[in-house]
Amino acid sequence: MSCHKLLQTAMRERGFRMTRQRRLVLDAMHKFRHPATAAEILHSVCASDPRADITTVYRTLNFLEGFGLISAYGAGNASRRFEHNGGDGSPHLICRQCGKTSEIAQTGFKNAVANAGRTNGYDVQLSSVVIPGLCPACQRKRTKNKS
Amino acid sequence: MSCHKLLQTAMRERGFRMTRQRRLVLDAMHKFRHPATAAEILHSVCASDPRADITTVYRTLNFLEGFGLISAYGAGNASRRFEHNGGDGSPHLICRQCGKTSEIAQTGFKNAVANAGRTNGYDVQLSSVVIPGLCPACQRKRTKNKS
DNA sequence: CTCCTTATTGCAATATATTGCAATAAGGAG
DNA sequence: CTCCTTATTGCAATATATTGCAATAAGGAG
Repeated sequence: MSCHKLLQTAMRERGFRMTRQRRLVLDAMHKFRHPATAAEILHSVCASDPRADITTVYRTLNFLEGFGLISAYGAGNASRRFEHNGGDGSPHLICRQCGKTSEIAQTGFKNAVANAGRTNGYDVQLSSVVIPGLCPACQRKRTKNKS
Repeated sequence: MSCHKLLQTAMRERGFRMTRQRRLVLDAMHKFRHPATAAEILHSVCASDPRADITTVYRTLNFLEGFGLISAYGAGNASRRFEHNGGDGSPHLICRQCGKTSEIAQTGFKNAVANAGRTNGYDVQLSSVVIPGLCPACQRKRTKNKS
């Protein structure tokens, strides 16, 4: 893949190495349309390399995040989720209980975020905006447990 | 404490109970000026009740967050931190570089968040909304470093 | 290609956080 | 106050994420 070659060059220039595992994690992330958990990514990587290890997945994800290639979302109880950058750049809602994410498509919301950032002088990346909440399913569970 | 009594009433109305442990956790959080980790809060609670358990601290913190009394900040690799709400329940901008926070006062933004949540069926706690970005100072630093 | 340096991996140990479930206790009813 | 329902607790087990370190392999030098 040409994109891997370009990336490899960029990494080398900074003293990093493009390894088989990093390629596999990147490939796996391209397959997911929604932010994925480390476990999901591991599962996908295992299809190509059964020896893949969760430790390496976590380290690779943290590395790629620092390198600016992916974004990480954390919310409450849910596991962290990772998403490949460069897509639509839409903000998301994330359930702090089960980790389910939903894209926020409303232009009004995007404008409000941009405006809030501008007003306070902050440079905000819309794609990294994650609003924590409780998804419909988890709201029902909570109500049920209470009764 | 009168504030505990008021809170107790509010909880009862929703079918929850004001317990010794919840009181202790709330008291502990009032002592911290900066967001505290669960371990720090446990340590503080243990001063009053050596039998306190980290499980209960976590559950209480999550409960209080859902109740809107405290906010939880998940910051990348670091442990989550919890902070007592000033009562306003405003969303914040947070600098991903230096951690500086700024309150988002605009009603338009709050409405947009509420609307995005409602449209997707999510129950969103406005006080736990944190928008990551780069504060003005860090934007200047970044420009300087780049050259 | 072979040799060499050292970034990266994979395992095991550890840290951080949540869940299942029996025991406890909050608080309403009498 | 006593009785009763059930929310909450505390323990143990489990899930999620990171760290230490020896083994491996990326990739530059010859």
